Amino acid sequence: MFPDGNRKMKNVCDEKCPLIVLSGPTAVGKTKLSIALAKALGGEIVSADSMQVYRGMNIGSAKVTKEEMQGVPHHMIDILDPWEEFSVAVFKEKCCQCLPGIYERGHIPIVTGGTGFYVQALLKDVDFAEDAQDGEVRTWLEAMAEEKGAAYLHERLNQVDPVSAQQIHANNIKRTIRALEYFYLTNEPISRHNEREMAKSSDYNSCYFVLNDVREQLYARIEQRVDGMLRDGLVEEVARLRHMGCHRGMTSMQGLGYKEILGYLEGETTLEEAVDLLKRDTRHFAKRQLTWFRREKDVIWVNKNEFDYKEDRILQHMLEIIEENGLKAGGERRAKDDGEKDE
RNA sequence: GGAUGGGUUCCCGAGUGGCCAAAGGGGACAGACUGUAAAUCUGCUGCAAAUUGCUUCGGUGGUUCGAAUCCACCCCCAUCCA
Repeated sequence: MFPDGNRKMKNVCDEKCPLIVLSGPTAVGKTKLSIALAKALGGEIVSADSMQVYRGMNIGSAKVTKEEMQGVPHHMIDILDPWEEFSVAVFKEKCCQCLPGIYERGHIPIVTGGTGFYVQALLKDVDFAEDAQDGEVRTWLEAMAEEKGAAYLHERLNQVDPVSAQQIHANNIKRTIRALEYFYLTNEPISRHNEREMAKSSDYNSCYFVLNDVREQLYARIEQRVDGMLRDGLVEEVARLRHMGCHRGMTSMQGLGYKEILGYLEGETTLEEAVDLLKRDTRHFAKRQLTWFRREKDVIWVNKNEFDYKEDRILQHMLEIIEENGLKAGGERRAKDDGEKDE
């Protein structure tokens, strides 16, 4: 059940900050569990979700509602407008800003969300150098890709950073561009940077839970969730965003539910087609998430079906593991509810 | 009852005598991933341990060295005529 117990126990007494991660594929039920966990532990939720950061994107991102929060403080939600850029780097930065406060309040952060990439950046404290991104260079590279094609770009990468060129498939233009961008800006192959960052060990004493369910169930839940979103007014939400000037080019509008419904509103598909696409894309996404978590080391899988879908049993199980690993909130229970999401 | 068009691998769909286990797409499954990650990209998909073998293209029976492809009959579907 918990093979890594001994290794994790090792960290109990050192200086590392306690942290709990609750992740898993979309629509498994992370949100609900996270609140229960937070209430049981005296925790604050830190969202690791690339879409819930955006204001006004509530239905499609399945954002926690005020009622669901039950007074548990939430961070990293509603911190940006949909036309603002967001990325791992920004996530990590903002995240690191809100963590100290949580510890000061004597609480334990519960990082909840399905964006595994973000969780990794936080746990491994990946360094995102200030000067390693530049709009102009990227635009230039994007134009080059458009003009000369993926193969040309990839060959170019091969000249300066053969290691990355070997790792990145030539068709993967985005990643090829990023690797080139990094090289031109820092004069160092990104492969070297990656190697360095990969060697780091976590700054946190953490339990990394991945909530999961049998595939069939998960897909059924996705189906239901999408239908529910439609009933709750997803189309209206996207239409509103669209009137505010949101378009496909924005990071926020690449979110599931937004891009598909935008396609419908733009007359490219029927509503029915858009909904089918959304369901399919969401399934694909869930699958990709699972692939990610499988690769992550030290992940503690929590399969709902093994607990007969009993929430209290799942919670109990997680609390035991947390206990075993000596993760405790610094102080006593949260005294009074500040109740609001901050920022 | 008659006419015509169809029945192809999980689905859609190409294939009209050998190069076909069968194009292509979808789905499913698997994987990559370090500043767009709800993004981007890759692999795989009849069965069997096989470069070999076995079973498949509505059914049965034929023609042929050889059939998903030709012939006969039958079954089913769609449209039209009665």
